[in-house]
Amino acid sequence: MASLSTPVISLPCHPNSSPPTFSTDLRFSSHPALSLIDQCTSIKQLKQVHAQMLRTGVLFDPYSASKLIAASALSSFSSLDYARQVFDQIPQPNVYTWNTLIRAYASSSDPAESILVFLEMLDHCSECPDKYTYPFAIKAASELRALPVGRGFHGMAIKASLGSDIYILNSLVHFYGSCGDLDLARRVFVKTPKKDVVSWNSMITVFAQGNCPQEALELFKEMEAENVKPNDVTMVSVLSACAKKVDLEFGRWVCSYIQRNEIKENLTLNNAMLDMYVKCGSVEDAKRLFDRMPEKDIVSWTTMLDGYAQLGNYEEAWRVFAAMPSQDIAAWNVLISSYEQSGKPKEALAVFNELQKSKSPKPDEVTLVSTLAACAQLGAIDLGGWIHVYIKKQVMKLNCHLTTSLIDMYAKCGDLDKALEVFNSVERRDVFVWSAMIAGLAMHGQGRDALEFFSKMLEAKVKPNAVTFTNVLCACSHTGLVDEGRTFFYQMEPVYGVMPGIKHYACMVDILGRSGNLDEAVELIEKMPIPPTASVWGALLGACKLHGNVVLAEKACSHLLELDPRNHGAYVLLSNIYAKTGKWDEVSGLRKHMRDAGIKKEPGCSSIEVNGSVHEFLVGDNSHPLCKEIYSKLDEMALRLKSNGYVPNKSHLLQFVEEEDMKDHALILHSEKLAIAFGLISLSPSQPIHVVKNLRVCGDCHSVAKLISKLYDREILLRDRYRFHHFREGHCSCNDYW
DNA sequence: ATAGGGTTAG
Repeated sequence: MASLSTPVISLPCHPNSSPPTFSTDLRFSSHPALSLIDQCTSIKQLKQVHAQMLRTGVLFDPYSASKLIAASALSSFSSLDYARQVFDQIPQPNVYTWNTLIRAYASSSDPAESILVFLEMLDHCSECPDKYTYPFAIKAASELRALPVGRGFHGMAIKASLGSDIYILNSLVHFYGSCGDLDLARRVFVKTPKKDVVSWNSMITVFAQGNCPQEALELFKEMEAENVKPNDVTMVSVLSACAKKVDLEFGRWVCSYIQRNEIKENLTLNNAMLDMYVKCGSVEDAKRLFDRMPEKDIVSWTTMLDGYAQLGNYEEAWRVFAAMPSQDIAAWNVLISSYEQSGKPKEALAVFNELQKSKSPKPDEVTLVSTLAACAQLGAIDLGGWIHVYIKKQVMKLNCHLTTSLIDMYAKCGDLDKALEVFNSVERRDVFVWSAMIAGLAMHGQGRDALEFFSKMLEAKVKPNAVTFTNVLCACSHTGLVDEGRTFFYQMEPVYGVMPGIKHYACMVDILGRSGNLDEAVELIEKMPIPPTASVWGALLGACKLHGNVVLAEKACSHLLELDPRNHGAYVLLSNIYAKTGKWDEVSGLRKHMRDAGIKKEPGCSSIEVNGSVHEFLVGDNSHPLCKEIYSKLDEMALRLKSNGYVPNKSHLLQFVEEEDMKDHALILHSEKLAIAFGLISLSPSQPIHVVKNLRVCGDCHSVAKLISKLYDREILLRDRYRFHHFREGHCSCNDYW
C-alpha cells in the first residue's frame, strides 16, 4: 500500500499548488461519501465507503478522514485497529485527525494507546495539542487512573495558555476524582472561574463516586443556591449519592424534585432512580417506576432482578430473570453473587452449573470471583481447582480480584501450598491480595509466617487497610502472639492511620482474654471509644469459658444478651452458670424464656466434598443414601476409640451445650463425626479428609479427630467457623489452642 | 463544521 502515500488518481478540482494543503476545503464536505459514512451498518459497507474515499481522494481531506476514523473507531461493528489503519493512510493528519484518534482510544478498552498517540502527535504533528486534545487525553488518564500522566497534561495545558479553558478544567476535576484525590479535584473546581452546569456535575459525581455522598448532596444544595439549573446528569449523580447513603427519604424527594422541575426523564435517569430505590431497600417503589417506564433496557431489568435477590425474594428474582428479553452475564452474576453472599453457596454453584450448561453467555471475571467465593464457603476444592484451570485455559489474565479469590478459595479449602503458589505466581499484588494471604496463613495457625508476610507487604510499599489489620490480629489470636498483637493494635492509628474498628477491638479482646489477661481485656472494653457490640462481649465470654471465670462470664452474658437477645449460646452458658451456683429460680426462668421466645440453637452442620460433589450432615442425620454404612463405620470407630482408652469428654465447668447433648450418644453423632465416617468409607487412604463445619468444633470432636488420625493413619482437615484444624498422627496443627 | 461530564455486577 506504499503507493497510497501519494494519490494515484488525481483529485477532483484539486488545486495545482504543491505541497497540497487539505485543511478547510469545503469542496469535500458535501461529498456524497460523507453522508454514506453515517448510514453504514456493517464493516463491509464501511470498507466500501473507505475504498470510494480512497479512489476519489476525499480521504486526503483531514475533516473527511476524521469522520471515517470516528465511524471506524466508535461504531459497534468496527474496530479501533481498522481506524488505526485508516489513520496510517492519511499523509498529513492535522490536529483534528489526531484528536479524533486520541478521543477514540480514550474511551476504548485500551486507553493507554490514547496516551501513546498523544506522544506520537507531539513528535509528528506540526500543530500543538489544542483545547480539544487535552480533554480527550485527560479522559484517557482518568480511565487509567494515571495520576502522574494527568498531572503532566494539566501542566502542559497551563503552559499552552489553556489553563482556564472550562472544558479542560471540568475534565481535570473528573480526572483527579477518579484517581481518588478528592482534594485536588475540589481545588480545581474551586478555581474554575465561570462554572457551568458540567463543572457542578463533575464535582458532584466525584463526591458521589468517591464515598462522600453527603458532600455530593451538600454540593447539590449549594448549586441550587447559586441558581445553576441542574440537568438530568446532575440528578443521576445525586440519586447515586442517595443510594450510597441509603437515604430513601431524600431519594424520594429527589424523584419528586425531578418531576416538579421538569427535568426530562430519559432511560439513564430512570435507571438511576430504580437503582436508588433498590439500594435503599424499596423494591415496591422500584416496581412502580419500572411499570411506568416508557423504555427499559438490560440495566433496568438487571436492577429489578438485583432488588428481589438482595431481599432474598428468589421466587420473584427468578421470575424477572425468565422475563427479561435476554439474560446477559450480569444477570447470571446477580443470582450467583446474591446466593453466595447470603450464605447459600450450594445454590450459587447450582446457578453456575446451569450457566455452564446453557453454553452462553460465557462466565466473566465477576462470575468466577463469586463462584470461587461459594467454593471457599463450602470447601469445594475440586470445583475451585477446576475454575483455576478454566482461567488458565481461557488465558484470562489474573487480576487482583481473581488472585484474591483464588488465594482465599485454596486457603479456605485447606490447600495452603496452592494458595502460596498463586500468590507467588502473580506480578501485581494489591492490599487485598496481601491481606488474603495473611488471612490464609492465620487460619492455618501459621501466625508467625503471617506476620512475616505483613512486613514483606510493608517493604513492597503496599499500604495496609482495616482488613489487613483484622487479619494480622487474627493471626496473633490463633497463635497466641499476645505482645505482637498488642503492639500492632496500638500502632494502627498513629503509625498506619487506620482507625481501630469494632472487629479490631473484638480481636484484641480475644487475644488478651484467651491468653488469660482478662483484666486487661475488660479495661480495653471500658476504654473503647465506640460502643462494644455483641461480638466484643462474645470474645470476652469465650475467654471466661476457657479460664473458668464464672463471675466475669455472668457479666459478659448479660451484656451479650442485651445486644443480641436471641443468642442461644449465651443463654445456655448463663443457665449452666446458674445451675453450678445453685440459682435454680434463675435457671428455670431462663429456660422458660428460651422456650417462650423460641430461641433455638443453630444446628451444627458439616460438609465434605467427595469426587466433586458436596455431602452435608446434620447432628444424628440419617438422610444420606449410605446411611447404614456410615453408622456401622461409626460403631466400629467407637469400639476402636474405646479400646484405646478414649472417654467422651463432657465435664467442662462452662459448657455451651445443653444437658441432652451431653450423652455419649449425642456426642458420637455430632455432624463432623458423621462426615469423617463418610470420608473414611468413600475416600482412598491417600486422600486427606476435608470437612467444613458451620460452628466451632467441640472439644470432644477435636480429641476424637486427633485419635482417628492416628488409629486410621489418615490426614483430616477440619475447618470450623474460625479456623483450620489439621489432624495428623494424633496431633492437631492448632496445638490445642483455639 | 468538528470535540468535554452520568447509571447497572465484585
